Amino acid sequence: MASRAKATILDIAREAGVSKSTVSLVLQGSGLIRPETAVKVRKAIEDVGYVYNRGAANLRKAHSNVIGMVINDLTNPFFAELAVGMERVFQAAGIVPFIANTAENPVRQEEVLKSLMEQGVAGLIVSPARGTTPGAFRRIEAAGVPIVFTMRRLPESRIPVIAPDNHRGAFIATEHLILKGHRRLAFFGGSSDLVVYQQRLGGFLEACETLGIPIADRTIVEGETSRKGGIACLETALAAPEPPTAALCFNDAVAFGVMLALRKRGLEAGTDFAVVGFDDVAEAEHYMPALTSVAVDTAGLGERAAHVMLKMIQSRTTRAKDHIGAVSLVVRESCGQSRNTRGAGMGDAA
Amino acid sequence: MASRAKATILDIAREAGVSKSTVSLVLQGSGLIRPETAVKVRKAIEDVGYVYNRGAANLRKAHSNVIGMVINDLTNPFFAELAVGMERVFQAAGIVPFIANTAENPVRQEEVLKSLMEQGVAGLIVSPARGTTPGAFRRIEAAGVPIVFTMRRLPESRIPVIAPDNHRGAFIATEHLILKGHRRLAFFGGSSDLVVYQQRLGGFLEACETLGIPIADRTIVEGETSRKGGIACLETALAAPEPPTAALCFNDAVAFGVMLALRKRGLEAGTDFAVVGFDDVAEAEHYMPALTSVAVDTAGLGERAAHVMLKMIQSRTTRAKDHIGAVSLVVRESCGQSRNTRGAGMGDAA
DNA sequence: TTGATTTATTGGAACGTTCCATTTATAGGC
DNA sequence: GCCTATAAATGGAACGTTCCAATAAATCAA
Repeated sequence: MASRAKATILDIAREAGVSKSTVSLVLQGSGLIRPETAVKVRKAIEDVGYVYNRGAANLRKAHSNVIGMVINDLTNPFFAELAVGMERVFQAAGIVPFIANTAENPVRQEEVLKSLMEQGVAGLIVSPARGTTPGAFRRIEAAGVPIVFTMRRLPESRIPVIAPDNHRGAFIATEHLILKGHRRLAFFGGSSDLVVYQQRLGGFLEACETLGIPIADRTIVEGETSRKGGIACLETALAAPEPPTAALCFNDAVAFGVMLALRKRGLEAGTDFAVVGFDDVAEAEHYMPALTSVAVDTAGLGERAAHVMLKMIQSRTTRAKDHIGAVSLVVRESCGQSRNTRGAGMGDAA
Repeated sequence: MASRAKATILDIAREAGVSKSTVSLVLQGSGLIRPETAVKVRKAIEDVGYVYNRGAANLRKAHSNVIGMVINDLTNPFFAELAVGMERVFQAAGIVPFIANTAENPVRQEEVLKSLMEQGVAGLIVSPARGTTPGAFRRIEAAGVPIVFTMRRLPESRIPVIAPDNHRGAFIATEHLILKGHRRLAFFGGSSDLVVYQQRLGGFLEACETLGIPIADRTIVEGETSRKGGIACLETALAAPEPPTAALCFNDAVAFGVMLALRKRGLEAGTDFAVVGFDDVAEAEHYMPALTSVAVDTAGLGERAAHVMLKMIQSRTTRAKDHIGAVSLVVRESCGQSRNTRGAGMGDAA
């Protein structure tokens, strides 16, 4: 049982009185071996406390079933939900994805990617850190390892992206606010070096444009994409002479921050100031007041990303179509009386 | 650049006009090679787009600088914070830990552990899933791979544990409530199959005992360790004829749920009902009202666990002392007027 | 029986590294 | 100049698996 040196396939072979090749075949579940032999071998495997050495196997096989998931902020529950979706499909495929966190740090990201590559991953699902340099993935692409980006894309890259329809999400949310009668609107949180930010802000601006909100009545406050950032955004915005009466927030974390800051001032989200979030994390529903938010089907995006990855690996390609996920506005209490409207979404896109 | 078949050490050797051994030496940063040679080799490495094959190396070396982190609920921000602490120290040691999620499912945990073992991990940091069978780690122990548990322990196991002083944390929190004048107290959330639960509940009960709260005035409601669970607990408790006026919650998530449920009933945490959380996650401070909670120095525990692991690996042992982390009560607004008291903690223990 | 066919099993080479024991080059001492 | 000591570079075996080609055993047709 507590054999010191770790057992190999040869130990099993000796124990079971067969050749190493036979053991290998059994290990791979080949139908070529006689059932009784298989049983004998399996018993030996148990007896010697064998653990399969995937490194050695990969050396010969040249494709590993390891998939790396590189995430820029594990602390944001959104990414945890995304990860959960992916794991569901990988689990079904008998694959254990390894998650690594870059903490929004491109240098750390470099290390993480290097390590994953050295480990011989079959594919990489990445939400790139802010400030990732354009060439960061060139080596990996050159090595022929499939990559898919989730949620975020790099400015020029040809790597497939799985993301929600940010522009449309922001558009319908803004539209909702305007139709509720708000005329002075704000966009809170995020920073312009992110492509997502530009998309969401773009949707916001287009809605303003289309529905006749003059530029002077639009407030844009960049900030951290966290509760803290949201608090700061609201403070800044309310300090203006003609403050906004409603805000679309870059994500739910920012929205939660805004609601807290409101309450600190004795104001109530929904009645005194309308706030809409983005992502619709699980918490949004249970908040008080419940947060109106753009639902992006987080887990679904995770599943989709995993499926795309699986297909890429299987078909030995490094290309795939982008997937822009449908979004919908979930109207709750944080922007006025709670009618149960649901905005429309959309399907696949280039 | 885009060389199809992946480059090996021999390709580099050819390119640089040296032997594979020399390349290997350069790769390991050996001081034995002439600096100019090293430069030449490093250039060749760049040129051919080489990626190190750690699997092959481990085959020969037999120890692998990969560390696995097995977490039972990635969705709980507490674990994300824990992970962040660990990563800090691993990063400094040039190690990239791989995180895997078990989603509180022992079967999935089994798969995850198997996969990690096959990958040849040097060590495992684990927060075991609920319902883990006592023998689940025997194989791994037998293989001589160091394990440390964080936060949770298994009933009988000899595996070292890094965890906060749950008993004391619950004790000082309960004491605080009693000194505030509360006489009917509740303990909300968690379930009795967890050792942590027993420790926290134990602290609660001891405080009640010591400070003279009769059994009839103690309410214990088990439940999910989430917001949803907290909501349910409060509903149950308030339905009683003589409902409690204060509650210690199993963790902050439960506490948040309780506060939401209070608000839904038009009650305010702090004035109408006192609530104390456990873990002191980042969010506690920014909540409204700010949550009084038992701080466990989450990131610090993570760092500690990582250090212990590193030491175990280095000294080739599979044993280590438990570490029970100091706790302190951070008094905020959720249990009455906000005096800024801090309870005392404690240091190492057996 | 014999040869052909199918079914099970096996030895050996290969995968990309490390590391030991050697060899070769360089320098130092006289 | 030669011998020794040191520095730098090298060839080959080994690590634990897979997979191909080959062998051995069993079955069948004639």
